[in-house]
Amino acid sequence: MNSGVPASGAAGEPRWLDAEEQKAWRAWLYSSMLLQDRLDRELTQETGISHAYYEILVQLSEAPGRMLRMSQLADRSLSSRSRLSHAVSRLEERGWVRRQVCEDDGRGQLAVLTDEGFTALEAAAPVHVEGVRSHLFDQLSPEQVAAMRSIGETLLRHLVPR
Amino acid sequence: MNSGVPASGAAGEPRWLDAEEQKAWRAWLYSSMLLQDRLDRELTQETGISHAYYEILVQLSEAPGRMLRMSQLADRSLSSRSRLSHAVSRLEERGWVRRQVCEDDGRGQLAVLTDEGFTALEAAAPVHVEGVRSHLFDQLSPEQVAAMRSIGETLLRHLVPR
DNA sequence: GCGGAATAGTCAAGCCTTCAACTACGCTAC
DNA sequence: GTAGCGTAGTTGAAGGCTTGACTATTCCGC
Repeated sequence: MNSGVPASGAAGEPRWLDAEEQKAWRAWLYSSMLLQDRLDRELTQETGISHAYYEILVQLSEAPGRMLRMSQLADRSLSSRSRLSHAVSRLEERGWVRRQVCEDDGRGQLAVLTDEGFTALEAAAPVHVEGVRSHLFDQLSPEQVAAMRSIGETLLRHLVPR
Repeated sequence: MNSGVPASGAAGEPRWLDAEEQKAWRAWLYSSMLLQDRLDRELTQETGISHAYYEILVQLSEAPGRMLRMSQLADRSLSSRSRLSHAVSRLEERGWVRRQVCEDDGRGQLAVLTDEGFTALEAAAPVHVEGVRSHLFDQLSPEQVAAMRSIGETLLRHLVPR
């Protein structure tokens, strides 16, 4: 531990960003914020489904039996337990998801995608994919797409626990 | 208009993502969400300043006279007018920002960074820069950093109005 | 079995963001 | 000068998210 790098917030001269690093950081930050915002807005406007809800529905649709434990669903949709619990309640009100007690574990709940939910997802998917294509893939060269993936995977290895 | 590409949400076979594109898209999306979340949490925990507020303070500190029109500040901090107005009110309560009527334009307001605000920013900056360095630059090769910048700038040209 | 620790999920309070008015001022033309 | 329109910024209500507390259940060691 503590091999030269100070613990975050600890003393030691800050390793400031130089001008080039600043530009790289800002370009990355702003572009990812704006892209996420744009995709979320377009999806919400045209389908009534926010990107967060869309992710939940996608994860359920890809799971065996179209159902997942609440905590697994939370992990896969990058959501906290609490946030997911609220979100599923709202999706339940729309009739797109239904809760079901878990056989194996009395503590657990299963979130199950209903047929109505699957239909709603099918309707939203083309809008989502068109957004990703037009605002992301259509803008980048094949080399940039490859680099984007490599950067993303590198960062994920660092950021994802375990 | 309508040169072969359907207007968003319109008919026409969706241009689905293939498996490689899926992986690139997911890697990018998840890594950027997780990184922003991580930086925001660390900054908030260690300094009491969220990343959104930090951005506002940075923009003010870099402006001439450490002041900006509300709408310019909103644009630069990727914030809606309304959101910024609320945020400035809370920063005012902390004594870090102060509102001032604009001489040239009676409709306008200037947000001015106070000395206390500047001091708070100075205290938070090392924490922020250490986060960006350790979670981003330390993880990537120089080639990846260059690619990240090029991708970000390409996307910004597409996403930013004007 | 049984007591304590860990896990799954929910809930309430408070903060943040969005949306849709709304006020106030400036600009232009008549 | 004043009507009409556009711009700058604020406000309040509604809903989403986070935090921390809380319940219920399971796991583990004895």
